[in-house]
Amino acid sequence: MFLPSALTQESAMSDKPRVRFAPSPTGYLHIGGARTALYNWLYARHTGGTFILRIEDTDRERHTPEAVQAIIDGMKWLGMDWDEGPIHQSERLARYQEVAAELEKKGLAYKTTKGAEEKGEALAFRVAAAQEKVVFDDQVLGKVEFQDEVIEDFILMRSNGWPTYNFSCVIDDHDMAITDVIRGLDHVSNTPRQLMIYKAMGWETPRFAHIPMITNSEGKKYSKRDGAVAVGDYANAGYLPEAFANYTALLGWSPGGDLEIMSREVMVEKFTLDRVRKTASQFDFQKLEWMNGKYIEGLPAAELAGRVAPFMKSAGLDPDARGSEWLEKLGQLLKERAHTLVQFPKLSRYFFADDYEVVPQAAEILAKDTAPAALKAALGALEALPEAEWTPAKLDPVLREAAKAAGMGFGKLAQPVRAAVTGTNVSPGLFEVLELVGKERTLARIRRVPGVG
RNA sequence: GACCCCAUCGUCUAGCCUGGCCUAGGACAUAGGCUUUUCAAGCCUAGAACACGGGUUCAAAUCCCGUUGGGGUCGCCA
Repeated sequence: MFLPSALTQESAMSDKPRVRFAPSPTGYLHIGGARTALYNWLYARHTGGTFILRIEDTDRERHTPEAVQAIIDGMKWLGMDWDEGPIHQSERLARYQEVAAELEKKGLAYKTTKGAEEKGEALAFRVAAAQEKVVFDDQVLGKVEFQDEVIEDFILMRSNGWPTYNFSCVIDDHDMAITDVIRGLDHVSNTPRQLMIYKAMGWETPRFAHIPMITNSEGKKYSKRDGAVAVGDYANAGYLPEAFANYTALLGWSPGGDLEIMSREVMVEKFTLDRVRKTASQFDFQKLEWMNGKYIEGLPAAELAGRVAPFMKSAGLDPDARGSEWLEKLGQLLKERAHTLVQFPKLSRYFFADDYEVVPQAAEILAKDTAPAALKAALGALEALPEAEWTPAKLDPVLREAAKAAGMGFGKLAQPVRAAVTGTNVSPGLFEVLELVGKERTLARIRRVPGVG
């Protein structure tokens, strides 16, 4: 039976890009890796292609199951999914041996003990035979050209029997039918060697796209000492994955125009490799934090409350203590002031408990001669307000009236009340704060100020 | 050192491919102001860049060459 439509579909499908993220499990998913993964993922989703996760664990000493898990966790946190994998190179040894044998048989590779640290023979690739100028067309860099004399014979199979990166990488990219290799710029210099292997095997080469480095404030490759490097650190510090991904994507790529904050969908729609820059970019914590704040503000109340809750818990506050509606209101109150999730518990201890700290500035306000009078005026007005009317809408006129009656500007009354109830001179709007602290606690806190009760 | 890559405000970038609309736009940060119960947010304003030198052209941030500067890689790591 002839099925033209199925055939058409099939061949259309084979044109779809296949990309991979191939981290080495050395401990965690770091910023650079996260962005490389993201670009691959975005590219796959934009083109309707396939995204593959491959674990490059051919180095016997450096890989652990925990490290693999950390990478998977990091990717999931960032909202990435993959269509194939994770494929572990450590499970494909037989295939690497097979290709090695073929190259040796062709005379393109040879056994050697040269440069050996340990006993045993390694298999080296014979560059001399294939030597010529290497040129490739990079999707980000454009034409990249290497002089012909610079590359020397290199090791394919180590004397311990395992393949080296350049070898296993090529075999896997070929076997997995990878069409586009999107990786960090630090891999450019590996490309000529890899190209030689493709040629030696008679394999079609993928397209390459080398994306620029992420640097520290000194313009050097970003590393541990420059600040948080693992994506897990950002999760713990209260960054939203969508904000982190958005910010990171913008390090080296832009959708054009003035667009910065964009949904995942828009990012997928807009992402193309030809808009990736060639220049390294510095990781700017301030801008990340600003963007995170924007994302926090944009979260629906219930969603925000849900994200904040775990951070409350780990700070020793019970997010469920006053009910979900209360927690949502609290979130709304603090969201414009918090740039990260960890700041929520820091800004809200006095809503939960009486053991909050009193900052010097607040103590100062309460120690002023004028404080008791202001507090007494407020206290009288607040005592008279029924519990059922303990809302910002009612508290507002009541307190303003009290200030007027006492012959003072509202600010003169508000600051002492704020200091008495929150222990700080800085808080969200007073009426909203009083509402959430509750009538009973508010009154008690005002009464206990010396000279008032 | 060799090889490779890069070069727009302090930072992220738009513009560059397809020269003219660029007295170079936006964002973060900074400074000042407005608003105001404090803070935050918001709004307004300011300063702030085409690395340098040649060339091509009527015209160059945009194209070419050089210089300088920066980065990456030089492993039986990835």
